[in-house]
Amino acid sequence: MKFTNRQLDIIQAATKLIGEKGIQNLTTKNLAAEIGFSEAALYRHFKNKNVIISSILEYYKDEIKDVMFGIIQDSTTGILKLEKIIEFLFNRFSSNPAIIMIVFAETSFQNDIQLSEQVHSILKQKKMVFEQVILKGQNDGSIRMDIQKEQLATIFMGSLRLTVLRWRLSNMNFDLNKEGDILWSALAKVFIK
Amino acid sequence: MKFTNRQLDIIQAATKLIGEKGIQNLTTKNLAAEIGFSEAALYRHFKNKNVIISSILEYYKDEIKDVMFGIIQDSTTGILKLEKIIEFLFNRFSSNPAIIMIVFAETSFQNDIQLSEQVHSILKQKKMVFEQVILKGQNDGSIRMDIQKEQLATIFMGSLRLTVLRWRLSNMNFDLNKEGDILWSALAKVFIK
DNA sequence: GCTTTATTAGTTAGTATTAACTAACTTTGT
DNA sequence: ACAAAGTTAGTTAATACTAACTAATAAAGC
Repeated sequence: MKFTNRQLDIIQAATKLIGEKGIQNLTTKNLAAEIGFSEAALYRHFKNKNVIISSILEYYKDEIKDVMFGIIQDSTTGILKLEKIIEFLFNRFSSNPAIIMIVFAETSFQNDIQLSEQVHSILKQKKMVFEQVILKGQNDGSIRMDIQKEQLATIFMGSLRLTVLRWRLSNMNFDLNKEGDILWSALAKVFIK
Repeated sequence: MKFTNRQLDIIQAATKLIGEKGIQNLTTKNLAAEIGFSEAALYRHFKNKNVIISSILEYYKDEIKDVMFGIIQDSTTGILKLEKIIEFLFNRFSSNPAIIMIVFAETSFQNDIQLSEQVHSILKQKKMVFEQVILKGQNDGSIRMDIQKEQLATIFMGSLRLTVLRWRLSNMNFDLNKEGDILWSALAKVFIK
């Protein structure tokens, strides 16, 4: 396994702290308190704080990747895959808002080169997955072909991200799933052949 | 005037610091060093650091607003306005990347309620401007009407923001203006009636 | 089977460093 | 003369991390 049980405890607690008040809330002190042991104990499980953050990113990258690949394996058309992905993501985010902070943490790590690169690589990977889905959709005839897959992926991911950002900034005061439906009905019109 | 000359110096220096290494690089120590005076001198011009950050946000909000309204006043069609706006923004960002960090600073202030609200209000305002431009475009017949202005604004702003984010995470290693052109040619197809 | 030896996972009590900010004093410009 | 703008030299609080130690459990040797 990638992580021990105790490491998973720590990742979970860290997720909660970040979800509550952002990355600045993730201090060794708060994290130890959240788990219920001493600060020093953290260092029995991770070399340092950066490794903790890095592990959080890895953990959720894998988690989301697994579900996405499940959806992609389905034998539906490209456009239906996009619909299912948007549905899954918005549902996941609204049921566990803490994840948003992590999945959208790009700006938080600007001072650390390694973390910043890790975040970039995750974003690139996601973009490639979407591009492949779109390409298949263009081939199966469900998605328009007069716009390149790269641009469609940007449009898809960008509008999705902005919607989630607005939700977060509004303190989650609208129904994200509903907004996701509305967004999708617009995107479907844009994507369809 | 909204700010004294010295306050403008401080805003400029702060912008530079944030642009270089993100918001975590904006410390009173670094800021004072950048300007070339002591830390304590900062407090002759601003009550505290939060007021400095808040002023930076205000400053660039106004700056961008002014140019945007200039573009909107033009008697061109809605779709042409969008094209000019995207051209202006991408040009502005690539010639002064530091501004990106500030304009896209949403995630950085999650721990501070007041700043977080200010950022949200700026985003809302921008969205409204885009919605108005799109609405006019729908009325003048240059923009499709089967998708609501709110969704088109989300698509427009979202894809624009994601492109800029990718550029930043890649350490500006592609031509943003060129990428902006490519994005626009895709968006134009999507928006046009 | 039972003692010795390691390991794991925790503790307490610190460290050095850095952050934002302030009080008291000095210089400068009009 | 005096207000504005600067300085020096600090304060307080927080941060990531470490040293030294311990109880409990597991492994090894005879």
